[in-house]
Amino acid sequence: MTVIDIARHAGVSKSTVSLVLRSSPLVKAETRRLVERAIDDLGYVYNRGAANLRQARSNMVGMVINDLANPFFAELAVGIERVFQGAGYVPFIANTAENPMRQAEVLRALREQGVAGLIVCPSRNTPSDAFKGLVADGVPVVQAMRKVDGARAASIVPDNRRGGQQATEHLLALGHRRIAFLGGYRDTFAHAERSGGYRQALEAAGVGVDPALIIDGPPNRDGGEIGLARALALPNAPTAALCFNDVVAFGVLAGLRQRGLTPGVDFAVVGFDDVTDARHASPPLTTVAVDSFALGERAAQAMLRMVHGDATPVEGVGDVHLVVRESCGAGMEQAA
Amino acid sequence: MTVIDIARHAGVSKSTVSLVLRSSPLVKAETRRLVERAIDDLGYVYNRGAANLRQARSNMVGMVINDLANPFFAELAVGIERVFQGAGYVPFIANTAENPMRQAEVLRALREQGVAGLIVCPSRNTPSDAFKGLVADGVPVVQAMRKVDGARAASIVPDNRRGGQQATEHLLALGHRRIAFLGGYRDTFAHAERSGGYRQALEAAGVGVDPALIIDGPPNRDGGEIGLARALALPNAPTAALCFNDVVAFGVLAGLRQRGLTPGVDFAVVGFDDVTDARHASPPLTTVAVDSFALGERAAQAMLRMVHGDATPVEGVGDVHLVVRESCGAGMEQAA
DNA sequence: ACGAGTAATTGGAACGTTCTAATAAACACA
DNA sequence: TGTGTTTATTAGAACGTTCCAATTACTCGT
Repeated sequence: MTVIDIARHAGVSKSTVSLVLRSSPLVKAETRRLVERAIDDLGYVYNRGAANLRQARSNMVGMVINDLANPFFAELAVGIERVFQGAGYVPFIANTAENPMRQAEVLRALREQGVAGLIVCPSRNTPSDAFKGLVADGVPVVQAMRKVDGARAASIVPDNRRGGQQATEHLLALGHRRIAFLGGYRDTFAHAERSGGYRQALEAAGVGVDPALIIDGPPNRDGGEIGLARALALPNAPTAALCFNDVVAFGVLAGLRQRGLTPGVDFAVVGFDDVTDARHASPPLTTVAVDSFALGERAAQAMLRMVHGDATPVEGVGDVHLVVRESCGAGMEQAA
Repeated sequence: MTVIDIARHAGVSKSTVSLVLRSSPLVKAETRRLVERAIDDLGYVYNRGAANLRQARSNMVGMVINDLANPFFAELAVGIERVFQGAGYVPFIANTAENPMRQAEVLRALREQGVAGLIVCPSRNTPSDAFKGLVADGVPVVQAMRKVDGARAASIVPDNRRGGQQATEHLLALGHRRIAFLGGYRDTFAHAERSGGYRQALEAAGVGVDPALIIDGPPNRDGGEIGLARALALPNAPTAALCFNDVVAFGVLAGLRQRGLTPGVDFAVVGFDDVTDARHASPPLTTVAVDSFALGERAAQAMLRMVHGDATPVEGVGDVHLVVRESCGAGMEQAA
């Protein structure tokens, strides 16, 4: 089934069929109906590979996500997808599971497939030249949420530093002086920024930074539980924790309950990201909201702009704001 | 940058380059090195569209998922992805957000792109002819988790009926007689099967089925909260609930706590799916484990078999088993 | 040194589309 | 009726790969 078959069946030339397929205004309405009829009759399927061979522009965009099993990134992906859909692009999602090798494979596959552009949440340990070939070829690449340093590609990331700072200031204002920073790997961009804001706030308040209180680990529930255990075992244990992300915070909440401690009363917990589940945790989690949807939307818009020829690679920073719920004890304070 | 450029640079013919690209044993090791060197030097990128044009076989498989924001499906997708990866295929994920129109677009896009095969978790209200063109073209399609009736495509689904039955029997054994079935839409395959098992167990135990206790709603947290509210408002309120899925169950747990009721003590809750968070809920959720990974693996294997020429479309049913934790009160019973 | 046999390489057609430039048809206007 | 202009249509080359059949380069036994 090719354009030629359709052409024969409709009594026109393949060129005309091609014009109809791309809904060109050049064909007469009557001819168009004829061709469309033939397409339906024969059950024709467009071959986008052949089309891409001739015309450079493809309608396929790729989203390369470091961890789809993490609800935050899944939400981000779904948000981005929606934008592209509206713009007539077909977004495909690929998961890298935080594996740079896997990420390289995925990027290569997308490139071979001829994507129009890419949104990437880079995996941990992404080498700085991971996108080099892509950008050299003029394929728009936008990093979202994370960025690898040294990479010369656009990026839209949340204001991690400010978020860490705000959260820490809030805990300081509640009277805490021994505040831990739990979870996340030290060698990631996000950890550096978030813990950087935390340090900054502590120093600005004249409270020293105790390196023992910065306990890294996997950015998941286990990381939270383990981090809490190590923090509480310290000779001078903390009374509050800022967590690398919400999932870590969930682990901390669970760990506290296992020890008979009440989060928000015996120990203050603050998360980062504001995933949908944060509001539903018990107690509801105080956290730094990153607004994944807006961030994804901006990343997608930036990519579309690049696709349409705007060559300036943006370096966007997304607003964050602290959402005070109960896990930090702010509500309880007034009650007491 | 094409094979011809590489050929020129390496001093061989384009045919030889093509053989190297497909790592054919026909080329001499020395020549291969020469060509690979040229590929590196020139930064050549394979054009899979052009290749697909000539050879029918593509290495791209599609996964069409109804709701990526639901952790259960995200986990399933990640599991499937892993299988394909190992088999040398490049899996792309597309989300349909439970929208049949969107699903149709996505399926069309994948078909145009020339996928080797598809794994589909069909969206709600998928018309029975959604895969007709695909299967007529000989593209392997495997439905996972759900199946649309009337569609003549392979499927691997969990034993929903048996799961519903086991869970209900467990609640009956704990002494409950008024058991609600909460959440999920009545017109879906999964709801019919799961509530069917529930009815079956009730009838087998000589306990009548009260239609008022089957309360449908969205298969998310809200659906759980709303369902619980309506169930408790009933003149003869239930003492236990089997939920359509875990996320609904989380909503029910939250709703109970809001009312000052303790899940597992004042009201028994059982979920369905066993997502990773189920174990970490408070109290840990008793649920019917579906083993998304095994199911995804089977679906992927089935697809690969079809790709390799096995034409018999399987109708697989995956094992389920009840995981008893605390939300059903089974643990507390002994204590009391 | 020769032919048979195998190993390695190659030119050109083919895949299904779009693009370009040319042609044909329809129309307006003097 | 002829000319210019717009509107529709079209043939054929091109895109970058793989396949086929043919060719050339080796190896071995006699």
